[in-house]
Amino acid sequence: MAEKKTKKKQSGLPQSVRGMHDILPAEQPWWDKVTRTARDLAEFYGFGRIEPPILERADLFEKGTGAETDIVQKEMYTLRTRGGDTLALRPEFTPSVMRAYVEHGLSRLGQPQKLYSIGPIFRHEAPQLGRFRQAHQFNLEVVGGQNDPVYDAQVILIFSRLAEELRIRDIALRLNSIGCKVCRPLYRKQLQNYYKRVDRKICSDCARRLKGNPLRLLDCKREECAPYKAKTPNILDKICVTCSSHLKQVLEYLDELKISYTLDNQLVRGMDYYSRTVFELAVEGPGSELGSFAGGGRYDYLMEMLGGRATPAVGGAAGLERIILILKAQEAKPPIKSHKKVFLIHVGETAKKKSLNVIEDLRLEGIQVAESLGRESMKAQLKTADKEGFEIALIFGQQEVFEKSIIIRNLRTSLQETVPLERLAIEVKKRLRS
RNA sequence: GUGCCCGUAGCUUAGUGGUAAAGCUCCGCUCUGUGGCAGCGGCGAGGUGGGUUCGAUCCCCAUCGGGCACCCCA
Repeated sequence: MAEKKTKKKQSGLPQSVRGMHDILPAEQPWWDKVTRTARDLAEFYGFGRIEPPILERADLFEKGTGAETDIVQKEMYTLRTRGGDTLALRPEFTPSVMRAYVEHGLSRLGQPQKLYSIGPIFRHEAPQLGRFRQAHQFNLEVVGGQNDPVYDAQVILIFSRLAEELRIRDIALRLNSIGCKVCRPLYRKQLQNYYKRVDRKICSDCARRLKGNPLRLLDCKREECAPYKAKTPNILDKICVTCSSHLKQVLEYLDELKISYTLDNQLVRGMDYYSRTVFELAVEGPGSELGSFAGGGRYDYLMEMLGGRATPAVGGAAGLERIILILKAQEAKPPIKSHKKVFLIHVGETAKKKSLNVIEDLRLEGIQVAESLGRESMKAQLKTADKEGFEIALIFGQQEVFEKSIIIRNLRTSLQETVPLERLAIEVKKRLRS
């Protein structure tokens, strides 16, 4: 009875918070692989790493991401400080990077500034596979300089190379232009006029958005709206010459890079700040249920929305969890964990004590050594070494302590040899090389 | 935030209104100076809280967590 109570108490331990996940050691090889690939790519293309704080003033996102967006309206974690400021856990990187760009005078450095980040973001959503309340993003920003379409292409290039280098198959790139402040208002008007004729028949969400954010109607997936959506005026026919030639150049650069794409004139994204290029990357087949794993676009007006001077910018973000889920869905082999090669086995208390410094000596020689010091039986230690796939075991017992020697045993061939302790590092290195 | 489905050891699963079984894993022993195999043994569970009942893991409710759809997005 009493025993049962204890058990109950233990199983009553707190669970992790909804939508938040532990990334366990077994998962780390995937994370290492993905983040390393992302980092190497970004560095190669001349991006410098910037890690803004997770916590920002909430109004940064209200102004930047957009007070009208779902992300800010219903998904942002906000909190009030003791001093009365309202802060938010970042729901995305872009506004933070823009803020940092101004705050630290990066506009006075060579332009454009190419910046990348890797870290967590937070959105209060209904969790599902591939949708978390804490997720990690690989983020790219090209800020400043001219609004050169070559950077739109380069950002897209990096995300698609990321997918390729990770051996993700069946990648689908969709892109669109949503115009600039000259042509977009005209298109919005046309869209509103078009929908006004049928607004009784569209869904309530669409009816509501028709006034404030009509472009979002293109994003509606409801059946009742589908017939009207299909006949919607094509934005690509309506954008101005400057915008269409900008898009055309982006496409030419992508062609040059042999990156295939689909123009999707109904692609619209959730943030308010986009202008011209918008894009999304997803996969087809296994993993497609996760939706897009990367997306982004151009946001030449964002800096002004934040209260700064007009500064062109283009960027995007890839979801690390989604990429890993896609890799698993496509049955990629888990990345091999590069493990240590040498396992030290002690026999007896004296040897255990002395082995501490044997390990230290090897560490100073750059040899990674594992052990199971908490285990006493030699058998158990050997078993562990074997199970974990070590090639070389070092056996250190009474006799060896006395002789100042150590046994080097090859666990594959079961051949072993006793060497003087002072020659250990040299002998191990010799064996590791072959 | 809404609707629906789900919740038994670390994992995969079984079974039952009378408090639960197995495989794998893990730990140990056979074997206190030599691993892989084998044999034996051990740890370990019905998310949580209530209700109904003589009695609940099973039925009901709530809550937490997961999943699907919507919405949105990475």
